[in-house]
Amino acid sequence: MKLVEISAPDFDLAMTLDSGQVFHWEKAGNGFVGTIGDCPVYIEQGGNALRAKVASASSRSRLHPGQDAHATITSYFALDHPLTDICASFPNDPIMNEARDFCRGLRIIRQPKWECLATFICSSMKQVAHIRQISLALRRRFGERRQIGNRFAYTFPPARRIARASENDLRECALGYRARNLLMTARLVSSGKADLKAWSALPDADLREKLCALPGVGMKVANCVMLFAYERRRAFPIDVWIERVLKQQYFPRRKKVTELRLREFAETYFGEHGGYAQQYLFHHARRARGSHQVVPAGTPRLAKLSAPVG
DNA sequence: CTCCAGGGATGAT
DNA sequence: ATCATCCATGGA
Repeated sequence: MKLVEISAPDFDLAMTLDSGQVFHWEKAGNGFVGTIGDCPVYIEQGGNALRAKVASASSRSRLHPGQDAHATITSYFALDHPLTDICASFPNDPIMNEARDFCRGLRIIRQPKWECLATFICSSMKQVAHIRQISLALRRRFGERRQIGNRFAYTFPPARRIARASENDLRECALGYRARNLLMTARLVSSGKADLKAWSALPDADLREKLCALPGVGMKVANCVMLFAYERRRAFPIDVWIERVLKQQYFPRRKKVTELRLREFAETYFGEHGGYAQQYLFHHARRARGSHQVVPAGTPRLAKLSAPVG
């Protein structure tokens, strides 16, 4: 297998793929197999270099001219993002500094819009591990199998394919009550009543309003789609993890902090790359040592003051 | 077994 | 405007 080599300083492939923004990449050998759009991809990292193979989108079509493997990888993994500047824009406080250090090399990738929207509609009240399972089930049932090296990857089914499935078909992919929402939104997108591409031109507030009008899309999912698929780096999704972090770290010993209050704080406090800050806080909360421990309500964790155990 | 998860929609205060 | 409840499913 011929691999294209791509320089990728300040990038951590494994951490980026594990950070809960994309759910279909699977370990394969020294790297990962997945899809970028309809192209099957193998990619591995060694130091500051990526080695990748990007096959054509289908067996009978070639890559779009000018969109070679290098450009595809660079765009998808956002290797052009000025990560140093972005991290420097984060607020200077103990938990943010800890997250920034822990998540060095984590980038917010550019996902296809429909794929991102559909996946996050399926994400509500689901653990990351199960979202991966749902994503795989949808791909295997409604997507198309592509070969990459000696392995296979499945494309994410287009909206028109989901739209002509039955709710029961979708439920068989372990979607539960989310099946109806995904089906209804797929129909809106497929029919053109919801034009995801055209919405790129809208300002943040209007884009958020359009997304929230879709079945199964509320403030949190809308912000995920804005951040991961529309390059809106201020979008700040607040899920149960981030809600805990915000309340414990920034509103210690306050009995009730309203959702609106949290959103207003997040918008103003984390700055122009708030979405990145949010992703770093999220990944740090989920993966850093000890961060999974349950902290009693009203007991703020004082970062770096507790003695390390062991 | 219980508890919880990258929530959203709906209806009652 | 805030609050309560329900919605399916499976990992931990």
